[in-house]
Amino acid sequence: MNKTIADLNKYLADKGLKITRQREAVAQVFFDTDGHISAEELYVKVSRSYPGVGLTTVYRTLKLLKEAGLAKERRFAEDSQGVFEKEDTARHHDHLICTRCGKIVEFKEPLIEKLQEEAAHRHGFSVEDHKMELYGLCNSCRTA
Amino acid sequence: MNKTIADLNKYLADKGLKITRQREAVAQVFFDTDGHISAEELYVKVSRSYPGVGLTTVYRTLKLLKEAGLAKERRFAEDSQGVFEKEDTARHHDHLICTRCGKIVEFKEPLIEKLQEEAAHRHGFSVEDHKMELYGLCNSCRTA
DNA sequence: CCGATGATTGAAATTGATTATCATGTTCTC
DNA sequence: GAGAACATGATAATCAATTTCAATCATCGG
Ligand SMILES: [Mn+2]
Ligand SMILES: [Mn+2]
Ligand SMILES: [Zn+2]
Ligand SMILES: [Zn+2]
Repeated sequence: MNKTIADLNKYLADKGLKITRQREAVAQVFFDTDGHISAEELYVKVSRSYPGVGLTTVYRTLKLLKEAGLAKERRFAEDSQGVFEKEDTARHHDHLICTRCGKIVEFKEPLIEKLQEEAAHRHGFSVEDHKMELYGLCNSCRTA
Repeated sequence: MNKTIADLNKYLADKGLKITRQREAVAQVFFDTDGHISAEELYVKVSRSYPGVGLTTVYRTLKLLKEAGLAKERRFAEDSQGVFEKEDTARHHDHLICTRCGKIVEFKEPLIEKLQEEAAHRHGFSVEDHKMELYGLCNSCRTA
């Protein structure tokens, strides 16, 4: 079951926050987007269907989506702006990034995650979240 | 054998760049520092022993140290400024970060690194570098 | 439905880290 | 020691992201 505007609305209601036209517009476009998108890009995309929504509100709504556990912000090396993607704990993944062409591949490695947990425990830590990015050359860039 | 100013000087000579009082001052203080330090912090520290070195030059020298493979820049979540630490490929490590008190523990997990390589190859990537950070609660913060 | 209350909005200003400019000073080679 | 190239540092510029603030809106109780 994919997350939708309803989930954001529930979060807002629980927090005593308000459901607005703008928040619904941003959330709608966000949930309809796959992959990684920056606040600016989302702003442009939202503006097409719902003109008049400010960039500030896009930033603010993305922050709410993060707080609600519905979005995850990523900050890849050499990229100056952060990008967002739908959060779905069950579908957690990490990234392979080509340092030449920028191609990003998502992957999942349960064994690594398990070893991360173990390593953390060995140092007295409990893990809430983690970030793992592998930088290198993709197939096409390596043979080119 | 720890890296020193001599290594930076060699890099500079090879590149036809110049060895200056300021670069030596920044490098000296940098190599004398353990752990993670921001450009601002390094600037303050350098200023004590070698007044008159500008912040701009600290940034520029840190960039040279990175290019020379003598420093590594880290950018931990929620920290707006980057921090630098001595680079030593042989001593590569990753980080455990307490989200409550900010404590950082360095660790090394060769098995994970090996699995990272394998996962990357499975997707046609060759790995040049990677970033792995585990966020959670340290011992004291968890029991508090 | 109405009005009060507090939250939200968006334009504009601000922040904060980092980088670019540029006039002046320094290094290194011959 | 002269000269060409490079480096420095004060200042300005960038740029994503946040803050401000007056105007607008959503929600709740009556
Ligand atoms: Mn992703
Ligand atoms: Mn470290
Ligand atoms: Zn590539
Ligand atoms: Zn802690």
